[in-house]
Amino acid sequence: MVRLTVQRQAILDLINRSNQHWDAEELARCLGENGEQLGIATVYRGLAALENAGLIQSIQLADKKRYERADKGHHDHLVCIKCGDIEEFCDNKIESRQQQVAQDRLFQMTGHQLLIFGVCQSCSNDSQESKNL
Amino acid sequence: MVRLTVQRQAILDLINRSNQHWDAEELARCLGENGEQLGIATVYRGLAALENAGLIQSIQLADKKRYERADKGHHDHLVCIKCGDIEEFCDNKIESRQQQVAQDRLFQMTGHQLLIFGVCQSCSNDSQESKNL
DNA sequence: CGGAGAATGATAACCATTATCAATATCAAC
DNA sequence: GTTGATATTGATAATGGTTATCATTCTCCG
Repeated sequence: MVRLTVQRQAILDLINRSNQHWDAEELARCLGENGEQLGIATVYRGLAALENAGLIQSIQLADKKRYERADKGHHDHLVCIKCGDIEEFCDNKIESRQQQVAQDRLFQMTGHQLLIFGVCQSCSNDSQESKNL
Repeated sequence: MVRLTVQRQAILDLINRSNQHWDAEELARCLGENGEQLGIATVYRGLAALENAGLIQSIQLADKKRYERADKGHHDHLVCIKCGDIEEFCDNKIESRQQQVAQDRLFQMTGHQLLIFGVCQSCSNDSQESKNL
């Protein structure tokens, strides 16, 4: 049996109150600054438990896992390779296509992750400026 | 200037001769068994250099990076959550849709990675059998 | 040949995450 | 409320993939 303890509630609240993609470290730090100091292991376990329960969701980046609210439903991500910023987008057409592919292969799809890498608008502007110096 | 040394050639050859998705460890072991013993750091650096040069390509899984031939061009992957097996598939429709999305967002797309998680046919059959015991 | 730049290999370091374990909290049944 | 079974916590050690360090070796151009 899984318990929704005060520690886990604190994690869940913080994530639900924001639109960020948190990693465990950031979350622990932010909670600490708000008087909710948790052991880092507790944060990791809490995140895993909450994700398992479907209360939060995550994306697996190259270096670390990042967690976000689940109440926005599934979506995909644009990851800026310069600043690391993460934008979100939904596209039903991509999704239905994925399911089609999986079905055709007799593959029982349980989930998916689409990351699009590139340079975000803001970073793109920055490098534009530096060229004009 | 980047050099294509004998060590890197050995890595490249092995990858090009196979259709596997190698991790660094596996590659080093296999090379060792074939009389081409490389330091593990050399393998990592070689893989990075080869990928950089576009001679091989990689996918980033949760735990580790896996490398494969580049001459098949870009494609996406079905990852079995039971046995870890990786199947490949191409779908131009998904691809063009991704580019559309990136363009709409003024996001300069440089690449993408689509992983579809699920249970492969073979694992699916296995669990079917165990039910009938 | 000589020398600059690149690569190698052994190994230490790094860093996100998980395992361990004793202490504590929670909940259900009495 | 007490008890007991089970789950969680937190400090910390351990894990595992990957990168950094650095002395040595290789490669290639002049």
